[in-house]
Amino acid sequence: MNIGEAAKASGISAKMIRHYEGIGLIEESRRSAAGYRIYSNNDLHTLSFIKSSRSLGFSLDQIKQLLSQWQDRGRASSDVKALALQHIKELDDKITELSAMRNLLQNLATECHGDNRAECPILQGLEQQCGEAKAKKT
Amino acid sequence: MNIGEAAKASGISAKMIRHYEGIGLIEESRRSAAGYRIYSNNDLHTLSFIKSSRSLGFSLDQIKQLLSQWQDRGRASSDVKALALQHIKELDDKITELSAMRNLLQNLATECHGDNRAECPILQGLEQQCGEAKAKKT
DNA sequence: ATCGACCTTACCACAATGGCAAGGTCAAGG
DNA sequence: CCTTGACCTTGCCATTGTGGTAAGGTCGAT
Repeated sequence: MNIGEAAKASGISAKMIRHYEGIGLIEESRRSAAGYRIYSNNDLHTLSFIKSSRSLGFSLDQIKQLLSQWQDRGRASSDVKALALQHIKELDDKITELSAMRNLLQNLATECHGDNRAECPILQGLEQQCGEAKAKKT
Repeated sequence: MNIGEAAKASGISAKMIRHYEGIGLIEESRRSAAGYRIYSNNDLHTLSFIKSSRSLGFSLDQIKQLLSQWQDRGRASSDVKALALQHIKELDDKITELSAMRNLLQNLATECHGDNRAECPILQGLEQQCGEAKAKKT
């Protein structure tokens, strides 16, 4: 199949498929006489794997590792698990960070009347380096 | 004060201060005879405001709006609040997305023995388009 | 022959930050 | 007076993952 069909079937844009090839995430595909890329069902399988991995938030670099583990029949599942656990930690850290932001901002927003007056606890909070204040209230 | 001192005092790198000036987030600073940037306490105040805003996750574009509202004595606090609420929603959406990823991945990781054997539920999960449980992008 | 839908490569852009290089400046100490 | 080191200047490149656009080739159907 052509790249457009592969894109539709895998959910990865044609643009990105070319890009993944360019950075060596996937192998160069076969080409037709005219130079069109041709994809097999096996290639599609790989693209779907990448798509799944991306939707779990793995970076392309991590996916490179996952792919090689996936294709290595002799791999130890402990290696895969280590990669997954590391990514879970990255996700947790990010969630913690965003939650802290959210809570601080929510506190400020709750105090803000949100009316026509100029007085605004949100701006005051930003002014007073609220970023350093820990979210311990309420 | 010079840019280095302003950087230390505000917690924003000199590099970024120049960048913020370049994109028009802050005004061009005064210069010494030799061309060195010179910052006043007032400039520092602005930089700290930006620093706080960044640490709450506002984009530079949003900060541009916050800054103009901050400097507008006649602003209505409702405008500021709207911006804050919008950002809270962005944060919530992101947190939801990341949590979904985390939970899916955690489930796979829990099933994985993580030993020397090749059998690996994580890779199997990725292979079976586990990504279908929608984790949407931003 | 021509049109539209597809493909190709090769650039540019984003957001926010870091890094490096080549050069100017300034203050202190010889 | 000159050197040294710490600072400043501009400018360009890299990152991450994705989208866009342009100029051109190809293919199938009319």
